[in-house]
Amino acid sequence: MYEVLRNFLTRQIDVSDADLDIFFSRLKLKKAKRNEILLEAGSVCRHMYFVNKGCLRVYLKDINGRESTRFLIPDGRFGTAFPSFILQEPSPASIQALESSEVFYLTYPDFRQLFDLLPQWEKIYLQSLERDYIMSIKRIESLITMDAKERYALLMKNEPGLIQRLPSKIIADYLGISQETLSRLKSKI
Amino acid sequence: MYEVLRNFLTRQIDVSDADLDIFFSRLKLKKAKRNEILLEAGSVCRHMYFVNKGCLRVYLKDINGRESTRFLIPDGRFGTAFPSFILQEPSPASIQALESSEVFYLTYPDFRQLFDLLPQWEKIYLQSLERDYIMSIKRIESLITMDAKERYALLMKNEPGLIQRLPSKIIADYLGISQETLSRLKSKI
DNA sequence: TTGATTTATTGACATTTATCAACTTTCTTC
DNA sequence: GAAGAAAGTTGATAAATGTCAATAAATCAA
Repeated sequence: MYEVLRNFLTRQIDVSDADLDIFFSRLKLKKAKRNEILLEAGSVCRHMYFVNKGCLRVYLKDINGRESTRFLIPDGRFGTAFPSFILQEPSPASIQALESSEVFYLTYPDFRQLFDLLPQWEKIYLQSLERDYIMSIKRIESLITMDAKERYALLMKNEPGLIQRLPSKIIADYLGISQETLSRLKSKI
Repeated sequence: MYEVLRNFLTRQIDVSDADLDIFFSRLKLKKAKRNEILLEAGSVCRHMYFVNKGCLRVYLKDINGRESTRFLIPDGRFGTAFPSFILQEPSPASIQALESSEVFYLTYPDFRQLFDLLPQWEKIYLQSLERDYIMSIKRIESLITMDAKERYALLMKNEPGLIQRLPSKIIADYLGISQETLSRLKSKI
């Protein structure tokens, strides 16, 4: 049941099975249907998710109803509406399941408690954070230095699976371009 | 001498003076002239900086010589070419002093050693990382949801001091727009 | 200070991307 | 499998932004 997660956790840090069990015992399981909302914009994000199957997205909706995708969280990764979760303040972003998904989640109190319960947790979290931060830096760089076509080519290189799996509308949101522009540049490659 | 840094460190975490001294003893001081390069693109970033006075920028240069600013590090903050420093691999980005600056720095080995020497260091680093990551998420959101004018207004709101202090060429790079566009939208506000 | 260099502004024009609308295709749900 | 809904495509046009060039202003170094 925890295979994907176990792999994720032990890939970089040495954790005993006993410690893993402490961690697993704190997790709750949620099955989300396609398009189901896990976090409504405006409320405080109380969960950190690990996507076991499926895919989540963290997205923003502007006054005109236009959506943009802040992050995609495919299976095998942790994710949450990070600023809201860490600061425990209302989130401008929502979280939605893009596919029928199976996610484990940790409540905020459990997340904090794990630092005391599990000596390795700090390291696991730290490395995960470093990795996510590095990814966000690269995304910023792509946004300030590349045009739409280059950004799409980069995403195709880094996440070819996602592009196939997800509606291109979502991919466009993620790239920060319109659906029409994406459609056009796909036909030109 | 360490006042700015001491404030930064003790603002959120409780650290004893003895512990602070351990930390300070690892720091080296560097005075950099305006425009001096602290890290050349292509080499591995060996230092994490704390800017005591002045301002650094982490920037990229493309094949046509066009520059874009990945990050600005004003006085009172930590910063480095993060992916390169953490992974100890060559950096696509350079680091430059934008003003005559005074920076403390930590070498990579010392940075790693601090985790063992100073029990509080992990927490300090973790919180600093969370803050930086949150800032980068907000920057991504601004890049995918806002136009140039809105991004400039946001920067003006968040970092009014920087806009006054730094050449608008750099501000434009940071916003991901051309110098001319920035000049035009400034005259329209 | 002065001349030289860098930076900022402005105009004309090109390019990229967005927007709106019509239409087609694909997916969902019963 | 059919009807309806959602997503994708394509065209026409508009808006935002980039590029290049000329000039003005500011800054720097001697």
